[in-house]
Formats: sequence, structure tokens, C-alpha cells
Amino acid sequence: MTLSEEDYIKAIYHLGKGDNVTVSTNAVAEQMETKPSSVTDMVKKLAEKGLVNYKPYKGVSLTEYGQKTALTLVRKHRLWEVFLVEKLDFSWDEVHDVAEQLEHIKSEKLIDSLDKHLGFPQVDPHGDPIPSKKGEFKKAIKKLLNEVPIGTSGICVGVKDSSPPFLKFLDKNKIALGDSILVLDKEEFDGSLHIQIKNNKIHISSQIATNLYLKITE
Amino acid sequence: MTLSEEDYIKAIYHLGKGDNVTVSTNAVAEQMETKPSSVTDMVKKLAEKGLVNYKPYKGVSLTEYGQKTALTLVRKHRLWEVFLVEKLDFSWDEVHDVAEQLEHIKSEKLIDSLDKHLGFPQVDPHGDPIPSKKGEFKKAIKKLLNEVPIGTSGICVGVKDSSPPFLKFLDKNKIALGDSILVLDKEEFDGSLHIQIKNNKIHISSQIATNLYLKITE
DNA sequence: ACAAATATTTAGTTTTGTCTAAAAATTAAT
DNA sequence: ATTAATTTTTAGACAAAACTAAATATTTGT
Repeated sequence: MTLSEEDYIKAIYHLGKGDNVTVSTNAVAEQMETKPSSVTDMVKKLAEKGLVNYKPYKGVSLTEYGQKTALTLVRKHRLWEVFLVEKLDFSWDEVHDVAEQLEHIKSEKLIDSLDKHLGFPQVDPHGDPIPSKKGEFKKAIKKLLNEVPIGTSGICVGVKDSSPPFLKFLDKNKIALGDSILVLDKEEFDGSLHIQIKNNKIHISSQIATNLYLKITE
Repeated sequence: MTLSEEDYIKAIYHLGKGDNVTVSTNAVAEQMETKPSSVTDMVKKLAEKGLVNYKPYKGVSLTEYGQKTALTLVRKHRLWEVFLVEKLDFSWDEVHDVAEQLEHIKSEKLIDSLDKHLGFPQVDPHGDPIPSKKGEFKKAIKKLLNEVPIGTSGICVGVKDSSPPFLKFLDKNKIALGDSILVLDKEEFDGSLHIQIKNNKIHISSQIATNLYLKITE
């Protein structure tokens, strides 16, 4: 597999959001920041190699082999992201470009050793699940903090309200993107929540909870 | 810099063994496992980019900029080797191919963080020195264990006698390639040595010492 | 159902890095 | 010092991956 082939496989995979649907040439072109004609060329090549199903004018989907390949790439990408954040103190938003390069390194032993070194993490710093060596993994969904049941844990991945006062509040309460959050309890009368965030227990109002996105894996 | 350009720069660097000498097209071709005509093409391109000095029929040498580039690559390669051995439990001889890939990853922050994470190592698992960020580094030389003065430390990198009995002896005494060795004392009457190897102090005969290579940095 | 709009493919180029075969320069040998 | 051997370069071609422009399918709107 060439670097470019791998990038296409990943793009097709991500367009399907994990489900193996058929995606259009144009969609792939946009995702890859390339021209539709280039996609047609590459997709033909991938079809010949057995990585995708392709019928002219009818779009592309991954074959089983293609899906396996995509999951391996996703696994590598996310493990490297964990490494960068946990071991090299990269921040949440600095990891992507480097992981994008690292995911193309070819060595099964490398990735298995890395997995072990990191303690077999289940999710990456964005809360997305890491496929196992065999390609099994749970799906992640994004929900507002107020919508999840008590006992749910996940990773804070975004805000609905990005106004300065809200962001200032988060900063003051040491809530940052990438933090893991556990919902401890909910007060019935006002919908406020008791949560545990990075080993601190805090109490937040319902207004706050309705503006924070949590990524959870079922 | 493309991947291929980087490989050529490294090849030219290694052919000069660190000193910046002029090397022949054919030598580069052999090192790179490619054809001389391909080398000519690439060398012209590198010359245009200011990385090498090139006069047709007269060979190539690195410019100052080329040397700096080569040292950065060497630094990256060796830091990754340390990482693979120290953190991921790769053995001495498994690291090269993977490091060869990892050295092409582009991120200054990555390599500086890695350096810090590894505790700013001075030498790689083969005993070769790691250039500093600015490109400074000491040279390594290979010597027989019996030839170095008391107090010298280095890394065991090879054997002169590779007969089974000798290798068996090394095994029994837990002396392996990649081990760091410190010469503690020398007995005058028989030339035998007291050495410290991986926190064990042992006594070895002169015959043993004359068959073990040590890599030392002055 | 047909024309217009949109999506996709084909055909023909370009760039990068490689190759082979032939030509030219350098080095070695008598 | 001239020829022979070797090294190096040039010229022309090829494969991969991209592009542009033109042609062809498909979808949409009336």
C-alpha cells in the first residue's frame, strides 16, 4: 500500500462514519482536497487491488479487506495520538497533523509494542475508540452532558455556546477539551449535575450541562 | 524536502563517514541501491536547492545547509532508535528499518519532545552519538576492549572472533551486543580486565578483551 | 418526458523519481 | 601518448499520482 492509497482508504472510511456505505466520487474528492478525476483514477486502482467496490457513476464502498485496512489505519492514528498526548505532552489540538504522518509507518511490532507501552488504551484524546488489533471497536457518540444518564463517563469534546463568558467559566472551573468526565448524580429540581472531572468533584448548573458535549462509547 | 531527497542527503553524509568529503556518483548509487543515472538526476536537483556541491564528473559533497539537514536526520534516526529500544523493548537489531521510516516524520516539536521524554540521551543503542538540536556532536570510534585506557566507557558493538565457543562464553557471562561497558581496572601481569557491564562487575581475560569491540565517544 | 443542471469519467498533460541504452569524459595500462 | 577500461552523464521512456478540459451519465425541475 502506498501512502496515497492509504489516505484514500481512510477518507472513504471516514465519509461512511464507520458504517460501510457507498460514497460519491465528489465527496471523496472534497474530503481529500483533490479533484474528482483524480479520485476516479485512484478508485479504479483500489478496485483492482480488491480494497473497494466500484461501479462507474455509482460510487465507492470498502470491501471487507478495505475495511480491515481502514481500521488498522484508524488504530494506528489513535494510538499515536494517545502517545503524543500522554507521553510527549502534546495538547489536544496539536496531535492530528503528526499522527497523520505516524499512521503510515509500517511495522506490526511497532504498533503492538506501542499499544502495550500505552497500557492498551480504549479511547484516543478526542474520546474516539481505538480499534483492537483484530479490528473490533465500539462506536462513539457525541451527546450534550445533560442528556446522558447518571453513571456515564466520557470525554469533553466541545461546546455549544462558545461565547467568551461561557469559555471563561470553563477556564475558571478547570474544564477543558479532552478532560474525562463522569456524571455522578443529578438534582431533580433544577437539573444541575454533580460530576467528576479529572479527579475533582464539582457541581454544575443545568445551563452549563446543556452547553457541553461529551463523547461516549457504549 | 521529499522523502527521496532526504535519503540521498543521508547517503552522501554516511559515505563521508561524518567528514564532509566529495563522494562519487557510483558510490552513492551503490549505497542507495539505485542506478548511477538516477543519482545524477537527483544530485542536480539537490544542487539547485543548495543542499550539495556538484560538478559533473567530479562528485558531490554536502553544502553547510546539506550537512545541517543530514545531522537533523541522523538526530531523528538515533532518537527514534533509543525510543524503540528503551520504551518499546525492541532489540538491538530490530530498530533500524523502523527508525528509517520514523526519521522522515516532520515535526520539530515532536523530536524535541521525544528527546526530552528520553532524558536527552547522548548515544543511540549502537553507541553512536546523537547530534544536538544545533547539530553538534562528538565522533564515535570503535576500538578493541584491550586498547582503551582505564576509565573508558562505551558500548559493546561487535566481536572479532565469532566462533561458537567465544559466543557461548559471552552468553554465559551475560555479555551482549548493545551492553554498556566501563573499564574499571587492568591487571599488569596478564592484561586481564575488571569491567562493569550493566551494573555487574566481572573479570575477563586478555584473550576475551582482544576480541570485543567497544564503541566510544571522546 | 425533456431540457437544464450536476456529477462523473475519459483523454491528454505534468511532475517526481526511476530506468535503459548510448554518448561522453575520465582514468588506467601498455 | 594513445588505446582500453571505467565512470559518469545525457537522452528518451515509464509508472504513479496528480491536474485541466472535454465528453458522457445521471439527476432534477417543470
